[in-house]
Amino acid sequence: MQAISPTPMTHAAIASCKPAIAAAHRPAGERIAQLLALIDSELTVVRRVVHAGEQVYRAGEVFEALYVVHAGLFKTVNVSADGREQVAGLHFKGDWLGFDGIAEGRFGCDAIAMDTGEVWVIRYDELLERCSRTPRMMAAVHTAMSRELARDRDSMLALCTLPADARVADFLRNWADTLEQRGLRTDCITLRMTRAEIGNFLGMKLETVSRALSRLARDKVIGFSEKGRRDIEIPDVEALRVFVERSLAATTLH
Amino acid sequence: MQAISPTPMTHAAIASCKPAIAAAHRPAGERIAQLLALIDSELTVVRRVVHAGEQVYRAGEVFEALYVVHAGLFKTVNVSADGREQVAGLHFKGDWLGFDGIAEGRFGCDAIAMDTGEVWVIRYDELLERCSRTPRMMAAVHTAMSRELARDRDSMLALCTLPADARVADFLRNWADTLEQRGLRTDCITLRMTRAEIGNFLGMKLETVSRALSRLARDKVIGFSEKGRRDIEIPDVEALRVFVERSLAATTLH
DNA sequence: CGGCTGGTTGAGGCATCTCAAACGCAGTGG
DNA sequence: CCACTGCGTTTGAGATGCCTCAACCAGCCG
Repeated sequence: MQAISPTPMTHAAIASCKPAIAAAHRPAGERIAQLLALIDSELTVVRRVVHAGEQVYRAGEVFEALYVVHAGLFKTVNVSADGREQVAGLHFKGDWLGFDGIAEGRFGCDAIAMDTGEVWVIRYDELLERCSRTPRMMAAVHTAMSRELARDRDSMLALCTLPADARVADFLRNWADTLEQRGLRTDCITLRMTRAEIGNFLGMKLETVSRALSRLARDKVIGFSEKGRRDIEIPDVEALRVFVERSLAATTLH
Repeated sequence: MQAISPTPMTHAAIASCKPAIAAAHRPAGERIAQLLALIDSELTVVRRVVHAGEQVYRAGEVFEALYVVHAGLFKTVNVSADGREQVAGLHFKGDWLGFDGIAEGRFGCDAIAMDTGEVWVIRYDELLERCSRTPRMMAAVHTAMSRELARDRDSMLALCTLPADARVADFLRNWADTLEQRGLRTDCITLRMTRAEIGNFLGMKLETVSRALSRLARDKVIGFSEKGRRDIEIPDVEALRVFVERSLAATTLH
């Protein structure tokens, strides 16, 4: 590992605060429930059911509203001017969609349902007006944007510093964490994504994803459900973290 | 290129709106000037000079203030619990620092000056209070966060879809664009980063960065100043974009 | 059944990493 | 002034991890 910061402080000590932070906001399920309740009470929300494959909004569309996921799973897909496209983020219940449209007045991504779900449509002008009257509302919006920023950075970190197998393991761990925060089962998760989509999200090819999953299964870190390879059993989420650390240690001890 | 979205719409047509968007907010220099003026008039800012290598804040510190870059160049460094670290973003005049601390109440990154510069310290509680009274202020904050989100996603896209040479070219193009938006010269830029830092930011090793720069220079897309290899001449920014497209086309036509 | 989509696995190729050597430059101290 | 050192950079040669190409399988649906 090459030191980047000019002051090579005890980064390990500082970094160790991150899990502590995560532990601090343990009742994330409550946070989401309160967010939805707050929105429901303060704003005129339009509920919109979206079926698998349908778009909530498209890149280039004029930005007028934000969306909060109330049910289902959504992906945002970023497209460059020259046609490259990438799954930029995955969004579960309680997550917001469309923040990236604020700056330019147009959405920068497509938002697509991966499953039949429901979003709450929140007019941005009304949200702004309400934010200025209700501090809790403004805090909620800032917090959501801030969290998304932090998530994106952690994704970048994983992309840049983890080998393929570990990246897949980290991806599954994050998914399980997300489910756990929402009070859902984490021992058997169903990825509503093809290998190609996962690979696109993680910056690798579908075959590499497939191989990584096979290796994780061979090492008993995950298991495959008998009902198709889309369902993945995670007997121990912690084992995924250990796997990531091990694959780092393997290369570190040159 | 593998299609990700279930509806294989004419993405090229949609994507082509992105440059149009970029052109729309052309007077970015004015935007920054107005932002600084707005902050100066509405908030009690504390000016803080930071020298090269010094930290504005550190990961794990309690979040109490945001910072706006008034002069100099800053990087934010993200550190994982297991010690991996990555340059997560570069911040020029007019950019905000510290948004990622809002959600958890603690900063998630180190913010480090790459050069002697100045940040304006803005207490977050005061900012919130002012945002609720001044719509323009709230809009400015939202816009800044939104823009950072979009930038991060474009970084992820480059990381995942561009080969090393193109990634370096894209990096230089972004840097030049940033300078241009601020009304600065783009034909000769000084990277205040080592090859190792650039590589860390772009997800590659320092040797790969060095080779990529050498190849760009050999192809006359960039040039090296006679005063050290840190200064890079960019006679034509557009040539960098073309280089990126060409390296994509090369692999696409298998 | 036959076609289609998604998944797995193998073999070989290539881009990037690793390791190593050498250079330029700045600072330091004799 | 000149060694000497340390850091950043460049370049080469070899190793390797991931990609490419290809074959095959399983489930699904008309």
